[in-house]
Amino acid sequence: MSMDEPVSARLADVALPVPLPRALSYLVPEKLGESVTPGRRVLCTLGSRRVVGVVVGVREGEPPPAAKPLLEVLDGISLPNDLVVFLQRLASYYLAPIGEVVRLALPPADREAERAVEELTLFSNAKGIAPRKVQWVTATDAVETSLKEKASHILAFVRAHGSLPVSRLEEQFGAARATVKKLVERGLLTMSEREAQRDPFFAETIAQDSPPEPTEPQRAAMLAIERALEATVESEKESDKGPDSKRAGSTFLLHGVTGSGKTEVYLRAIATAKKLGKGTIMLVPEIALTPQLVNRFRARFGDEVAVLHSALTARERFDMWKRLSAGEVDVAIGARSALFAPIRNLGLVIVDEEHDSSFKQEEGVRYHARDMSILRAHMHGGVCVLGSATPSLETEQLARSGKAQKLALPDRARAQEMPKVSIVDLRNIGAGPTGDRKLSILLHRAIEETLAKKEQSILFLNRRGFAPSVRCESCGELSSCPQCTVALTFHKKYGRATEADEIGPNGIMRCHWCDYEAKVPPRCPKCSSDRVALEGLGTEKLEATLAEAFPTARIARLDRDVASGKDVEKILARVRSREVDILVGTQMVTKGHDLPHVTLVGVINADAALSIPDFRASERAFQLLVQVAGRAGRGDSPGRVLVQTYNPEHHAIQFAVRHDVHGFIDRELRDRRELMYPPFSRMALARIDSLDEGEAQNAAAELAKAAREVARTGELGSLDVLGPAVAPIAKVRNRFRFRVMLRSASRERLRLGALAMHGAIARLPRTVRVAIDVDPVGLL
DNA sequence: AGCACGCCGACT
DNA sequence: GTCGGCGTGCTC
Repeated sequence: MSMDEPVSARLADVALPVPLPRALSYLVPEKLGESVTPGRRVLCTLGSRRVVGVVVGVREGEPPPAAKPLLEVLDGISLPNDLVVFLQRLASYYLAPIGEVVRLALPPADREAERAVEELTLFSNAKGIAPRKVQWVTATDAVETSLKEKASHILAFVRAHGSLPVSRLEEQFGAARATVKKLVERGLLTMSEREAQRDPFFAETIAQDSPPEPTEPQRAAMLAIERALEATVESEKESDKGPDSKRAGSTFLLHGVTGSGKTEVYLRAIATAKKLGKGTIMLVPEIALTPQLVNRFRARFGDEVAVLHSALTARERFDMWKRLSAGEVDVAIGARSALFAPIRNLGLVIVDEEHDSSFKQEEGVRYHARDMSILRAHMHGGVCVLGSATPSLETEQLARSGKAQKLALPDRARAQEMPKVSIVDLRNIGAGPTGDRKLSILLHRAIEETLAKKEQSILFLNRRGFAPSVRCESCGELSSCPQCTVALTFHKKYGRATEADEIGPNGIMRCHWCDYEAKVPPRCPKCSSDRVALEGLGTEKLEATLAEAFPTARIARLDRDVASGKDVEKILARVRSREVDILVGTQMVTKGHDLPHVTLVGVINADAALSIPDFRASERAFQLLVQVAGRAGRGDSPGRVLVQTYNPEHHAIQFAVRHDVHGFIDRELRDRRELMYPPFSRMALARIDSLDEGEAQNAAAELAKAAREVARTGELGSLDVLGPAVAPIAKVRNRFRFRVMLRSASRERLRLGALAMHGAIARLPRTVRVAIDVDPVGLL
């Protein structure tokens, strides 16, 4: 040791709730000593303020000149070590401020609220808010004799559910109290009082179920995952170097069509993980987090499942967090943010419907929960299972490059045939008797036939009336931006377009990205027809048209306007109990669970999804079409799907139609990518052009150059935008600030990205934050 | 994100 | 003369 060696001190690196690129180092006072560990919450001085931060590291070293001592270590929650490491990796991957990333993982309660919560937990046993009591009914073993129709329906319903709250019966049957009372008197039901559960997912008691016999492909998939899980435990034993040692995990793409039994594979994988003493995180798309799905898990695993959903109060969330980190519960199910669940001994991360866009956080810290799931699982040497019927290009690419193993469930589990998909070319097929072009003669007839067979139809339509596009109804030509290859949207010169809007003399078309403007041409530039019309309007009208055309049919509508939250389930329940003949709806009809009597699916306008101004539009359109199609024919009939379109030859539609029994796209990814995405540099230009002319020119040049560089490296899985590409980060004195973040397959950060990494970003006159995520796990 | 510091306009 | 505008930069 030399004499001039600087003084060494005990330092804690603290992530603070401010957008600083890195953690700040504080001196650890002697008296706090051992209690300062990674994950702990600490109180510290920041400028003239006092803030609560999270320790991400403790070390001996030379203190920075300005180092201040930590003030206090806070009791209560502490992030598990592995989670802290994960958060640091995430922050570095997305170039996001560590403090904001750490905040994602903390239970949502500020310090005061948290104190209050803890006090409540401590003192509420004796006195607190008494839980509300509700009446429950349970069926007895008694055998009924001659019951009225309603009574026997109610009794059957109760028997089917085991026991349930009376309010549930009222929901189902209307005024049910009197009938219930009679049934109780006759000894067929018993009544009991239970504490009200605020949590909608725990409203019913669930009978335990046992796993059904798997199909052959299911068995193979289960076995592969099981082996991988066992391997993680093996390697753990061997290396035994603690959580920091780099153990490779495995990633699976579970590619299964709708109804092929992916959930059963998940259930089995979770059971295996449990058996091996490993915990599981399962991510599902926001809308898929329904009581039905959750009940299926609870039926298998009982209450040892933490459901992290948006309806939880801060208190409930906090309790759940505690139970998870204490290891009392080893399975967490939730939307995107469940990625940060403090599961002990994590061994398995499942992402259901992995292609779903809700896994990508678009605000604040922009992260992709699917990509980070792989990272999180791998950091534990664990297993990540990505399930989808229509995998994202990113995931396909992982499978093709051998970074993920593909497990295929090619058939529907219950020996049902795949539906027959056919295209209705709207350029040639005219309107049906209603005269409405949205209801072609072929679709009209198909609905008639389905009604005659007393089966159900779903009519799917994309609702995007707020920004309609302009299409020629004769040749199908869509007006799109000459530079950006995205659909132009129609605007009335003043105000927005509405249902009643006609194109009129004031109609203009505008590009969402570059603000290119043009007047709506009176005649189609391609075929000179005068049938130029607005697309994406008239959705409400469709319901009315249908009601007129099929006066005896019972029609229901399902979209965000009509149904919010619980109503969705109600409407679907009505469909399930065959109270509805025709269901008209948006995306929402795609999700949720079985509708067994639907044999016809009509896609009113497949092109609406294609004309969304987003470079991913055609990939989404494809996924959407496959998903809607999956709703058809789950009974004894295979079902049929009619896809109305002006673009029958469009690759997204072709792919969807040919998405046959095996559900595979028999094309090289390269072809698919080239077909589905606009060329790279054009994309980059289009996005940046919308910022500001001069600035954008320079930035566009930079990004285009970088994009070409990425393209040159090959291995092009995807291109993603993880930052405010359209909206700049800040506008300072009329100058836009944006930030570029680029990644290539070879893990190198490209020029601007590197600058951002080294903190030079502040000095760049412009920074576009665009992530080109060629390989989502390139960092592994 | 806050917060202080700093250098230019209308006010008790 | 100074109160205050927010633009700029720093926070261990």
